[in-house]
Amino acid sequence: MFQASLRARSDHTNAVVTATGSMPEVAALEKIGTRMTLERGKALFHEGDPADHVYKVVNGAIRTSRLMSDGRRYVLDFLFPGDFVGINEDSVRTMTAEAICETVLMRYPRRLFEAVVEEDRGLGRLVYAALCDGLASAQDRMLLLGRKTAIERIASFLLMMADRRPDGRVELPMTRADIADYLGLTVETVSRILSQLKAEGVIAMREPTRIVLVRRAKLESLADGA
Amino acid sequence: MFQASLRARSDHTNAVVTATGSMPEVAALEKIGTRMTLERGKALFHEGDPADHVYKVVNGAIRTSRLMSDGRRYVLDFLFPGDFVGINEDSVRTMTAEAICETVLMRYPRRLFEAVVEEDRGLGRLVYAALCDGLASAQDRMLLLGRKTAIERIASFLLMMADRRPDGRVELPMTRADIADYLGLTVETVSRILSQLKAEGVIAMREPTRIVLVRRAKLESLADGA
DNA sequence: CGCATAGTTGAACTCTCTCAACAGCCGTGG
DNA sequence: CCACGGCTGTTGAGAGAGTTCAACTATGCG
Repeated sequence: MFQASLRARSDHTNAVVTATGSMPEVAALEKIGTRMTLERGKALFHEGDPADHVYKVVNGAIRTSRLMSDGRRYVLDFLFPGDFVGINEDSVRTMTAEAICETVLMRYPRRLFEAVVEEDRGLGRLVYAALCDGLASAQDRMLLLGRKTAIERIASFLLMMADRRPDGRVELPMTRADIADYLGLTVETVSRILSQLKAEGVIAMREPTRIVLVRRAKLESLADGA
Repeated sequence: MFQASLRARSDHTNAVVTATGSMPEVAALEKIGTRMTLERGKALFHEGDPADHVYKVVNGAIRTSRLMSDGRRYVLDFLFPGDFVGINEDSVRTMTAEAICETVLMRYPRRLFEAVVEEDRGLGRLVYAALCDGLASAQDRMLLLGRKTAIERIASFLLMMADRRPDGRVELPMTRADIADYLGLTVETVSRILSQLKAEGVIAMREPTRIVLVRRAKLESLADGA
């Protein structure tokens, strides 16, 4: 009955959404959940597996992806603390979920999770909002993939990642290959364009995983095509 | 609270979903709906408009799209009879919806629509399933846009369109430009590849809008990369 | 009949990919 | 402690898929 990994954030419904961790409705959830840890690179589940659990990222980061028969990969999403994984999957997984770094998750049996959601209006709305949010960001990405140039994609990506962390600093726990597969580019192009942005002084990058948005306005205009 | 146009089909929940038109829960909806007609090319709403109605396509076809500041367009979806339009929009439209041919719609005030959905479990599930379905197809399209070649995209598109009509015949009410903007290609490429498929005997095409899938199996292997 | 719009086809160009080499980092083990 | 191999990231050069520009055809509508 479900299909994607979800993210509950502030845009829809209201502020309640972001505060998941401390909301009363979560109590009902926590009762049925168990904590688990996943090492970097380990899979939470694979395409084709039975979808009998729902997860929430507590710490770390998850990457969801799909594989084509010839090995081409597409990264559907990166999930960070607070995001749900595996909600909205049908009975069978349509994607693979792997930890891109040491990751802590809460794991809920799907039946129970759905029962709780069914009972609890507030949680139901939360899940619904997460679903809407997922759809909205999927649409943003379709525009990105369908019509944006490589520079525009990278700029958009950096801004998206920056939105999750308030200051200008961006942590990129994923590899260049992950970024490439997320943006529909190749590793080389990602690397080249990051270097170019660095050379132009738009971003700073001492280590490959740590980026600082130096000229955010410039990035924003680049993201939109300028 | 909403963001996209939705489509309720059979995959999720159950067969009930496809039979929308004849379901009991729809009675409640029809009470609050009014019928309307839209000429070819006319807009149902524009990006930025207040989102105070939800629509259902009765007849014809709707195209939803987004525009970038420099005029690049991306077509989010084509909506056909039975599909909902404008569900899951926030208070402001994030996309433009236009009729690609003479189109009949049912129009429901959003407040009332949401109230009915809130009341009616069955309808709620229907909307929820539609949302899941929209997300699933958005994910398919991200893979398509991110990793498929032009031929693979066209083949996938033709198969998608064919799935809506049982026989091998495909009606394409949209222009080549619409298809191009939907698949992240240019008009010329779409045209060229359709010609190529025709020359190879994979499809037949007497008029640009009518296509017959002659060798469906071939198309299917093309769609996946073979 | 003539103009506007949609579709097709050709040729040149370009952005991104592919292939290849190299650099940097890290953990393992001698 | 350093050498080594493996993995990730960077950079260069050449190739190619799809775009851009342009001309032409077909279709429909006044």
